[in-house]
Amino acid sequence: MSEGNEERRYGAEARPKNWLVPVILLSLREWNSYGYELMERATAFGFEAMNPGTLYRTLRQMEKDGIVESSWETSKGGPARRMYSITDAGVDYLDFWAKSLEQYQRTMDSFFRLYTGRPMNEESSSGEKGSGSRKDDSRSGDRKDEAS
Amino acid sequence: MSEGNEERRYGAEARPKNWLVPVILLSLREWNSYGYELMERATAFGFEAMNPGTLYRTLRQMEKDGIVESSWETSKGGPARRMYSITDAGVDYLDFWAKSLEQYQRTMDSFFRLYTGRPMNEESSSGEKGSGSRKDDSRSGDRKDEAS
DNA sequence: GGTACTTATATGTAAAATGCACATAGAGAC
DNA sequence: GTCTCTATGTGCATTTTACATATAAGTACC
Repeated sequence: MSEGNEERRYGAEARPKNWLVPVILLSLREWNSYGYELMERATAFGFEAMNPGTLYRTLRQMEKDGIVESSWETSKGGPARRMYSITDAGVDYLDFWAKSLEQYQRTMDSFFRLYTGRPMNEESSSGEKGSGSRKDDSRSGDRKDEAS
Repeated sequence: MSEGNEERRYGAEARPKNWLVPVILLSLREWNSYGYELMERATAFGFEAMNPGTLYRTLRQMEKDGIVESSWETSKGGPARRMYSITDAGVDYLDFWAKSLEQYQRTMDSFFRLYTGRPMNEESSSGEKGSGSRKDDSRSGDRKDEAS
C-alpha cells in the first residue's frame, strides 16, 4: 500500500486553462476554417481526443467576445459549415496570449532547473529529504535558503 | 467598437491546471514545510496572489491521495503548524508531472514556431490571411495544405 | 426510396478546478 | 484586555472541462 495509485484525483494535465482558445486563434490566423476541421488541427496541439461539444461551444463564446466571426457556407457538399475567421481583436488577443505563454515557459524553466538540478545530495545535508522513510522528523522549517 | 474588450471572458491564464500540486511537491522534495510558508514559495512559480483556502485545501487533498503526509508541530512560538513532507508516492508523482510538463513544453514550442515563424507571406498565397479586413469572403475552406 | 455512414453543428448536465469571502485560534505586543 | 501577526481552515459561487446525447444534411449502397 501507499504505492502510487491510492485514490489519485489530480490529473497531471500540463496544458494551460483555455489552451484551446490560442490554438484556434493561431489556426485561424493562418487560414479560415470551421469547427470540424479545427478539431483535427487541435490534436496537433495536445488535444488527443477533442470533444466536439467543447470545441463548438468555445467557438461560439469566442465569437461573442468578438475575437472571431463566422458565416454559413452551404456551397460545398455535405452539411453546411460555419466558417470562422479571426478578427483584428482576435489577432491582438492572440498576441496577448503569446505573452502569457512566454511567461509560463519561463516559469516552467525555473521549475525544471530546480527539478533536475537537485543541487543537494542525500548525505551532504541533514539527510532527511531523499524520499527516504522519515515520518515526522519535524525539524520545523528546515529550509536551506528560503525564498531568497 | 469591436475593438479588443467587448465582454472578453477568457482570461489568458497560461498556467496549467493543478499547477499548484507539482509546485508543492517540488518544494517539499527540497525541505519539509507547512502551508503558510509554501504559500510564499508558490508566488515564485506564478501565483502572484495565492489564496490560503486554495492552498490548504490542496494540501489536504494531496495527503488523502498519499503523496504528502503531515504532523502537527507545536514546539515553535505562534500557532501550531501542520508540517508536510513528501512521500515516496509523491516523488513518483512529481516525476510523472515532470514528464507531462516536458511534453507540454514541446507542444508550446511548436505553437511558438507557428506563431513567430509566419512562414506564409501575404502575397504568395491567396492573400486573405494577413489579419486584414476581410469580413466574410467565404471562399470556403481555403486552407493551403489541409490536415494531410 | 429506405437504411446506414460520414460529415457537421449543437445542447444539457455533471464534475472538476478556481477564486473569494469569511471563520477560528494561538501567541506576543502594548 | 484587545490588537496584530501568524497559521489553518470552511463555505459558496463561478469558471472550466468532460461526457453524453441530439439533430441534420449529404452520400453510398441495395
